[in-house]
Parts: sequence; C-alpha cells; structure tokens
Amino acid sequence: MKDVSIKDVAARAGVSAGTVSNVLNRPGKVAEETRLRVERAVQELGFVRHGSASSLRAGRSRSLGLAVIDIANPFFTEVAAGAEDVASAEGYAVLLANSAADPAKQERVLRVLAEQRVGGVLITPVGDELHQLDLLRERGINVVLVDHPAHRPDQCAVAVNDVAGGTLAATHLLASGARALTYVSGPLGIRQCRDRLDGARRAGAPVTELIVPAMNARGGERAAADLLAAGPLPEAVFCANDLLALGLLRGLLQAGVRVPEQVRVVGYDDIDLAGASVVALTSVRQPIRRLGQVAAELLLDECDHPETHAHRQIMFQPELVVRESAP
Amino acid sequence: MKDVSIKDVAARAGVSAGTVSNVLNRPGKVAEETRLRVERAVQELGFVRHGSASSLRAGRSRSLGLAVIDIANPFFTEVAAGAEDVASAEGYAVLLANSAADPAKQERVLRVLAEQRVGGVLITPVGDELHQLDLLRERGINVVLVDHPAHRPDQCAVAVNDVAGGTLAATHLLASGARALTYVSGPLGIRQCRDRLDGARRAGAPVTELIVPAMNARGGERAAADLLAAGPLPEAVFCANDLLALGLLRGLLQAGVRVPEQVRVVGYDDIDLAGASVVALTSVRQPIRRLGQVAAELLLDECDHPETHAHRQIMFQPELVVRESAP
DNA sequence: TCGATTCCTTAACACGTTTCAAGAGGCCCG
DNA sequence: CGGGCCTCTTGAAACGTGTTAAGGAATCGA
Repeated sequence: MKDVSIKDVAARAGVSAGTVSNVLNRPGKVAEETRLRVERAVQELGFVRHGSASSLRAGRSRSLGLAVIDIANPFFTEVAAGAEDVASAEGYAVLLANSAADPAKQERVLRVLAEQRVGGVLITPVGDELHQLDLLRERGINVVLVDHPAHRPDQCAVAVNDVAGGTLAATHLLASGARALTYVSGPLGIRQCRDRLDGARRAGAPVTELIVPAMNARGGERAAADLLAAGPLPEAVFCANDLLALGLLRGLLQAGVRVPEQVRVVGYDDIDLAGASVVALTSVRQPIRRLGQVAAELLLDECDHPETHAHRQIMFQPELVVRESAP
Repeated sequence: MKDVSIKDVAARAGVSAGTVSNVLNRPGKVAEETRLRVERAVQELGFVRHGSASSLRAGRSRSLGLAVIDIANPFFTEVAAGAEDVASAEGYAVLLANSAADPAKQERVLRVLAEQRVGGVLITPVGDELHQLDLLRERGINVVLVDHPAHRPDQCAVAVNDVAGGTLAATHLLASGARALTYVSGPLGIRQCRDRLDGARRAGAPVTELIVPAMNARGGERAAADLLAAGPLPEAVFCANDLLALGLLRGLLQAGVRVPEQVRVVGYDDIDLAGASVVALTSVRQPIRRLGQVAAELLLDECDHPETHAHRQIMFQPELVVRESAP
C-alpha cells in the first residue's frame, strides 16, 4: 500500500540513498556488485521513482506538452502519434493540451503545462497572438511551433509547404489540358487555405475561388450544388482538403457528372478514405507523422542539449498521390 | 529568468509562505485584505505554482493518464477529446500514453504514468492480461476501463454496448424483408467484432461470416470481390466498421451492383464521411465523446472523493443512423 | 479579565538528487 | 616491508518548493 521510497531500497540493499540514486541515474559510477544488489532490491520492492521529487530538484520534469487546436482533427492526431513515438522512446511523458481553437482556453492549458514544468511545448498556436509563447520561453520552457511559421529566429518550427502543395495540385490539373481551375476552400482567413490558393495561382492559370463556410463534406456538397447551378462546369477543381473533395464528388456524381471525364478533382491530405471513394481521389499527401516526430526530436534536443542545440525551421514537402479522380 | 517561488511572493506581499499557500488553496481561510495583497503579488511577479512541489507533498499530482491502443484511431481520438474536456475544466493535466497495441510498450508507458504519480488512469488495455492494472491500484492509482469490461467489481468501467449495436443493425436490415445477412468483419479475436456478430445473431436470422484480415477500406474491397466471386449476392450486409463498409460499397458500385436495391449495407461508427459517400451509408453511431467525458468524470470523482465514490460500470447504447445504403 | 475567534507564522515534511568528504584498497617508491 | 598517495566507492547532509498541523498574537464579546 504505502509507497516504497528510495530509502527503503537503500535499506534493503544495505547502501545509502545516494548510492541508489546513482544506480538509477549514473550506473557507471557504481561498482558492479553494488549495482546488482541495488537493482535486485528495486525489483523485489517494486520501487518506482517519484517523478515529482526528481523534477523538483532538477527544476524541470521529463515531460513535454503538446498543445493543439483540435485533438479530434486527424492532422493533429497524426502529429500526436509521431510526437508520442519519439517522446516515449526517450522516457518522456506527453501532456496533452487541447485549445479547441479558443485563445482563452489555450491560455488556460498553457498555464497548466507551465505548472507541470514541462521541458518544452509543441504547439500549433491559435491565432497570431504569440506573446504567450514568449512568456513560456521566459520561464525556460522551450517551444517548437508546429505547422506555423516561427515568429523569431531563435526558435524551432516545423511545417509542411502548403504553397508547394497548391502548386503541385494545380500543375497536375493543368497538365491534362485544363485552361483554368476552381479552388474550393474554407475561409481564406485560414493560413493553410490561403497558402494553397497562392500555390495554385503560381501554376500560371486563372483560378476561381469558391469559398464555403465549413471545410467538411457538407461544404463540398454545397460547392457541387453551386457549381451545377452556376452554368458550365469547370474542367478542374482543387479542394483545400479531402473532406471537401469527397463531398464535392458525391454532389457531382449524384447529379450524373462523370469524374474525371467532365470534371477532374484533386483533394488535399490524402486521408485514409481518399482511395476508398467510388472514384478514388487524387490528393496531396503531407508527411504528418514525420512532422510530429521531427518536432519532438527538435524539442528534446533543445531540452537535453541546450548548449549545442541549433534552432531550425524545417519545411516538409508534400507529394501528389494520383488516383482516378484526376489521373 | 529565475523562477519566482512562493517565498518571493510572500516577501512581496509581506506575509509568510504558508499564507500564500493558503491563498492559493483555501482562499476562504485568509482575510480579504491579505488575500488581495497576495493575489496582486502573484500577478506582479508572474508566479506559477510548481506542480512537482505540490504533488510531492500531496502524494499525487493533479493529472491523469490516458492509455490508448492507437492514438491515431478516431475512436480513441474522440475519447481523448472528451476526457480532455473534463480534465482541463478541473485544472487536471492529461498524460497521453500510446500502447500501439503492444503489451510491452503498454507496460513501459504505464510505468511512466506511475512515475508521474498520476491520480488515475483511463485505459483501454491491450489484450486481456490485466494484472498490470492491479499493480497500478496497489500503488494507489485509480483505474477506469474504457471500452473494456471491468475485471473486478470495485472498479469503474465505461463501454458502448456492441451486442446491442449488432442487433440494431441486423434488425434494421431484416425489417426490409431480407431472410439472411452477411457479416463482414475483422478477426473475431477482437471483442468488438465478436460482440457485434453475437448481437446480429440475436436478431434471429442466419448470419454468414466473412472475415478479412484488416478492418480498413481495402478489407472492404476485398470482401466485395469475394462476394461477387461467390455467386448470388446477399440481400443484406452488416460491416463491423465504416471503413469496411465504404470499401465494400466501392467494390460493389464499381462492379455495377445497385445499392440499396440489390444489396443493403450497414456500417458501424458513423464516421464523418459515412454520409458523404456517393451512396450515403447507414451506420451505427456510438456516443464516443460522451464515453470519454463520463470516464474522466468517474475517474476524477474517484480521485477527489475517494470516500464517497461509488464504482460504476456504465454501458452506453448506440443508435442507428439511417441513410441511403439501407433506408 | 478570561475565553473564544480570527488570522497569520513557524517549522516539520515529502523524496530523490547532488555535492563533498571520508573510508577502503591498491600501488609506487624508498 | 612500510608509508604516502591516488583512485574508486560510499555515506551524510543540504537542497528545491509548496503544504499543513500546531501554535501564537491580536481582537472582540461578555
């Protein structure tokens, strides 16, 4: 029932508490024979190091925070999986913080992370109000920005190049002979939507914007209805994400439009179901899990080797996955 | 730069450290005027409580663990979102632990949680080897099982009734006149698959099993191919999840089969895209987020009020969402 | 004046880490 | 063969920070 402490282990092994601590943290410093005796005592008593006590002395805990905008969003889920991979391999705990796209809630959860004295935070900040991040850094908490540009040079950041992704999609659509394309997207206030549009424009052809309020399948159906009502269909449509694209596809197919013969469609994200649609979706894939892994690696490096750590801003490149909707 | 401690606040406010602690934890115990002075000092110095120090004395930290089988799986993602809602509202931190369906890794991550002295753990255990959970309880860490039956009476558990879900789906399919149905599923070693099959059988008609190795869209396409090759198509198919169902749908539709006229299809989970398929999918919906919220509520109640806490095993009921694939 | 109350201070405490010094044993040199 | 010195290992004690029980000072009512 009662917790076994390092002292109990020490007593059992016939050594002092300091020696037990050395066995746990610098096994090389302790004579082989003593070490084995201590390790046996740890086993027998079922001792588990008290994380709070360690971090109290050390000043920071072996944990890192992961602050995301929406934990139920598959993008962040993949980031979380990648980060957890890396962190748990290093014996770090991951503290989950969901800002739910609410700046006030973000402030609250960052406070909790600060109280826990996490070594660092992986964050996709809500909005562009970043002074909260500076507050974290003042407290000695390292910050790595995820899918958001660094706002200062002495900071790590990882992102996927959305402009390149837009260009990739648009170039592919234009390569089949289309003269113009339509971009179906959520509000352009969202950086990702804006960047992908910019990228598409760089492919050289005129781009018509079709903005819908929600970036889900319903939004895509709505877009399909709008296109059908508006007159001649575009030859090529680029959607800011796969949910929009799948909704659009449904709307078009139900109206008897042939895809890709009449309209070619490219989505973004390459979600699991992109290939499972009746007309399998061509889509831009992002290396999200890798993004999470690298972000965590950068953060852990910053935590564990602050002197040698070099701040880096890493931009991953997306790739196009060609399927039936735009061969 | 340097951390401000409770003593700095005490000095600034002209009181003792103990008083500051009382302001933070039992504001009622402190005179109004003093309280305001302390609160002002906290503000001015930007003091943040040192979580490790608190938990060291208190014996446990204001945090809980969330141990899931696959953090990238939308089911667990929703559970996580629900749990995070509740926990962060109570000022608790959520420690994320991904067992990746690997018992050895589960053991490692549970160890990390034990080191952090979390107040409790929300866990969907890997396999049926539950003695690790008993080890946690011996250490005073409360456990709530998620989507897994309690293995002892003095324990909380939350789950969704998969048997009822199977019956719901099968009954609906049979109501339209089908005499028999086919169940497309992953391995029956998975409890959810087994329970849903049991439930379907209870609807009264003969059920043919079609087992595929992976519960994703590819598995569904594979099932469609098998059905098409096997001879007369079944009138009704129940899939153990929506990915299977969508893959099946794609396979059937591409082969020119009309859904629902020739084959009626029901899926499970009601994922976002269920309604966005060309033939919108009828599916069994589970209140997953609610599951996560209630699980966290039970756990926090157990942590904060151990004397009055009553262990409960809660079973949520799924509901059928009727769409085009099986009207 | 005495007890009750209110409010605050003091000091012990939780527990692993780390520093410093001392003990043990071995080795070199005379 | 013995003393001095060095190395390796171990133990004792301080430390970090907030919590809490016990106690004391001041105020108030009777």
